[in-house]
Amino acid sequence: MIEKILAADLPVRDEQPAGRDGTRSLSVTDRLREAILRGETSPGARLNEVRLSQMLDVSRTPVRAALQVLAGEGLLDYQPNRGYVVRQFPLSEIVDAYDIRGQLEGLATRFAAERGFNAEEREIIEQSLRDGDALLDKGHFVDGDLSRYRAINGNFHETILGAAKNRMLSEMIRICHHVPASSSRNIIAFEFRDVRRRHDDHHRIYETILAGEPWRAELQMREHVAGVKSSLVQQLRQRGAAGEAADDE
Amino acid sequence: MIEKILAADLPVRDEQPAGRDGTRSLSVTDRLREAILRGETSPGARLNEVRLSQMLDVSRTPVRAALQVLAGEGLLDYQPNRGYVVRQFPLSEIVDAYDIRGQLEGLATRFAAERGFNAEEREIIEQSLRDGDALLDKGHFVDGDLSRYRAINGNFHETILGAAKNRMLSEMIRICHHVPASSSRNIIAFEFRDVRRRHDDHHRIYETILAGEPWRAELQMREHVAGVKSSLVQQLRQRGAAGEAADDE
DNA sequence: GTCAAGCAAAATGTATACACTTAGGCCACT
DNA sequence: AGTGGCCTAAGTGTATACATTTTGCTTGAC
Repeated sequence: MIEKILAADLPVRDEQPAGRDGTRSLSVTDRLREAILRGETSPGARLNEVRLSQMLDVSRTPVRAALQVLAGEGLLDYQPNRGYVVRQFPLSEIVDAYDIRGQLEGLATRFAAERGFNAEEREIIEQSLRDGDALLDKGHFVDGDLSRYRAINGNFHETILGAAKNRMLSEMIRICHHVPASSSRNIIAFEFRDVRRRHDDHHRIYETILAGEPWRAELQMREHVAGVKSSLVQQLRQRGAAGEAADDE
Repeated sequence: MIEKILAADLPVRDEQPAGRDGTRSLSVTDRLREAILRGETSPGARLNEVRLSQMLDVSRTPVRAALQVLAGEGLLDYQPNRGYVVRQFPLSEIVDAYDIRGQLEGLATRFAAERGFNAEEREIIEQSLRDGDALLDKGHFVDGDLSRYRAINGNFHETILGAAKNRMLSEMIRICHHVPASSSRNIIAFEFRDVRRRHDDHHRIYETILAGEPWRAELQMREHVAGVKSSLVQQLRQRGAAGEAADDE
């Protein structure tokens, strides 16, 4: 239930002492998106504007703005005069999202390889590889290592994506990330040996890029994402998720 | 200038006698999107909410709703407290959009081939092939044929996309279509023999799907889109468009 | 003459009142 | 009893007033 989560937190108004970065609309958007991506909404549930505005202690205006944006991102369905409902993501759609993300990130990798990296990008990637090596050299994970590797993993992928210098590509991959359990930051569902194998993929991809073989790097990245998909599907099946995405937390 | 185009048309309010399908917000959204896609906005121009609302004879509320939606679609850039500006699409980005669209439509074709078509879909596709044949058999185009073929072309691609039964894929391709000159409906820039070659591609792709070879169909579709890209780039170069998309009307 | 600070105008963000549409139940009629 | 239309309540759509932020322009000091 979305009510609980939103009510548990502080109200949006005066959330940041100095009324920091943005507008109430942006705060509300982030809050709602987070709640939806976490699966804290019953799928198909109607989102009542007045209830939401009361929970968040704002007027309907920023709530409506947030809903419109989230509908644009594909997280909500909109019908005129009937409001917004939370979309549901069946397993088949998650699998498809991985296929698409594999194609797109492969393309991004090729573009990045063709353009080459600047010093800063090279540094971030190499740092992510070193950090991952350090984490994995222990041979097992201790508490917090998994979320630490999640950040490392994100740095690697985002840097390559940024080096592709292609805004449309970035936005499309961003859409893929909005499908629950399809984000590259989602590595919760995997075991140590899966993570090690995928980190090794990162090494190989980077080496191929440095070797000046964009086309091979594209294929490697696509295969890398396909591997993630396989592991996730296996995990979801083991959990007995019968067609619905399991909650990863 | 966006002012001229919007002012030239009738106001949104009471546009449809019986207040037909939707809300004012939707009408405004469509109008603005059309204007932007047609290139009737100076790229990078700031869109003033009060001016727009005066031109369209509505309040700021539906205008803001439209701007938020269009920003979500990637047509506008948004900065908090600073408003919305029209994004510009350099030639390189258009080319990239075609690369992406090729990958995506290829994937959609494979999915469609794997699932197979139902009777209705089969009929629409075969009709589009027959219609195209009839139009092209004359050996040349007369006035209006081009826009007629645009509709035929759209039917073919949209039916395959629909048969892929993958909403995320559909939405991503939709984003590609929002890049000016990257839409599959945009066939204005091509000559008769280009259209004939591409219509022949349609025949081949459909035959491959019927032959039960999804993987080959994927490659054919990707190549098909790549061909369109080549023709467009050639056209734009001939027109002397120095890095900007030419106005296709 | 240049730069900085402050002020005023304009533009965006928010709240709220009101209009319109939809949904659901009640009652009458068949 | 079932069905149809009306009627009311709830919810979304729109307009507008007000708050806040930005902008650029003036004015003053250096």
